[in-house]
Amino acid sequence: MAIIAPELSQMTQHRRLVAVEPEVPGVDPTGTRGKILRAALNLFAERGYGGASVRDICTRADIQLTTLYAHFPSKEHVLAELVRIGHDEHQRALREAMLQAQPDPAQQVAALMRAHVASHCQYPVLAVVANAELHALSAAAAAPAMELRRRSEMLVAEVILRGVRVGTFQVLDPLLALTAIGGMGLRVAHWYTPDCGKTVKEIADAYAEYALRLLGAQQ
Amino acid sequence: MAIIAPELSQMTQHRRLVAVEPEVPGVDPTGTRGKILRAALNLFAERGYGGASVRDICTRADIQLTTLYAHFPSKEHVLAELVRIGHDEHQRALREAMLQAQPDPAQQVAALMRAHVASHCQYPVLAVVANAELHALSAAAAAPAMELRRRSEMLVAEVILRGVRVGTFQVLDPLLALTAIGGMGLRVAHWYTPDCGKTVKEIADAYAEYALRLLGAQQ
DNA sequence: AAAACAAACTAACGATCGTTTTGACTTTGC
DNA sequence: GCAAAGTCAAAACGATCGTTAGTTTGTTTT
Repeated sequence: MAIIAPELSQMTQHRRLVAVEPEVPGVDPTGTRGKILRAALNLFAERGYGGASVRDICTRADIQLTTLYAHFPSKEHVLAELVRIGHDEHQRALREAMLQAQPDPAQQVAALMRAHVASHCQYPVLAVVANAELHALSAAAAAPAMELRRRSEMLVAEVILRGVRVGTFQVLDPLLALTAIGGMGLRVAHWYTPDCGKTVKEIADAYAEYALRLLGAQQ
Repeated sequence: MAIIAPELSQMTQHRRLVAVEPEVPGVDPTGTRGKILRAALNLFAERGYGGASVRDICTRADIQLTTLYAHFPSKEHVLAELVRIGHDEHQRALREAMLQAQPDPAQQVAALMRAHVASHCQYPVLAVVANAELHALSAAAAAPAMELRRRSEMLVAEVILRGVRVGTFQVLDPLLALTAIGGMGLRVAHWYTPDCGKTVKEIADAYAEYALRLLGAQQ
């Protein structure tokens, strides 16, 4: 019991996620816009959207209050941009994985799962905020991200359904299996750190194996 | 593509969780304390801790501002109580499952997974708030819940490790498998509703099967 | 050198935040 | 029948909220 405690603690004992640099893909971190997005991402992850004030964001970004409003029309737009970037990056990773995968459902599921996990390992803070703070956006502001999410789900669903149809997968309820596969990958962002003792490849490969086992893939 | 869209949408297209009655186990919902906890649970789920004001909670609970402070010393204590109840209920469900399970690691994992899923289906709003709003508590206020979480993880970890030791499970990294199993169950709270077309038993049984497959259990 | 422009500054707006005070009214248990 | 506890009502506390107006600074264009 005492043997497993330290490793378990490091991986799962934290209130939201472990301290990681809040990187935002496709944004220059030295520019004012990048500084705002990074500071906001950090604070939204730490305190939630409602718990982080615009002044807090500007203090951490080392800019003045009005400078933020020169780049974003409102606080909500800052979160909306982060959510959009997060879902964009995730969708891009999935599509790229599909393009490079062999046309075998098992290999496609493995490639999708590896991309899913790797994306959550590379941008864990962004993934957590994009998922956990989505509710703070109005329906209109959240719509683009919701649409991206829908497309991502359909992408994976189609692969799974095809695998079931051609006999590669043996699973009673394919869509229920999809929820399980999606859920397990999402959670990685909450405990992964670069120094967690495992490489991204190790985690991604393991999770890909889990997904195939879960689907009852023939070995 | 169009065939799977409606079912997928109902299960996964929402910003946080679907509309469900915010039930709180072990609390009289007609009493003032119960009304406060239910109203707070509902609003924390909808808007987050920082986005729900004490006045909002009192309005929804149909009480005066002063009455809330007669029952709780602060807003943080209301969340802390919800978080504690949520983790308590979850831990209780896991322990009860272990007590009734046969001493076979595979049957124990299946029982734990069924309890894990059933708990998240019975109190989805509570589960979401207890997990997603934990970061809003101070370290001291979150400590009891963190301790409960640690014990729950160790409970499952021990069963998995014993199963690997005796050859019931075939998995390279048992603790990594634990994160996957835990994560997939957590996510159920975000999409389950009583009228989602599946019974709790169906979902719990399916997820238990997924967990055993993931662990490479011998059939 | 002058004009034009965007970015960052100081200061403040009204609204709302969590919490407290004071006091009267109603219900409950001994 | 009466103290105790619970609830309502209204107001207010200082602090902080998201946002804006107006001014200064620095750079580019003419």
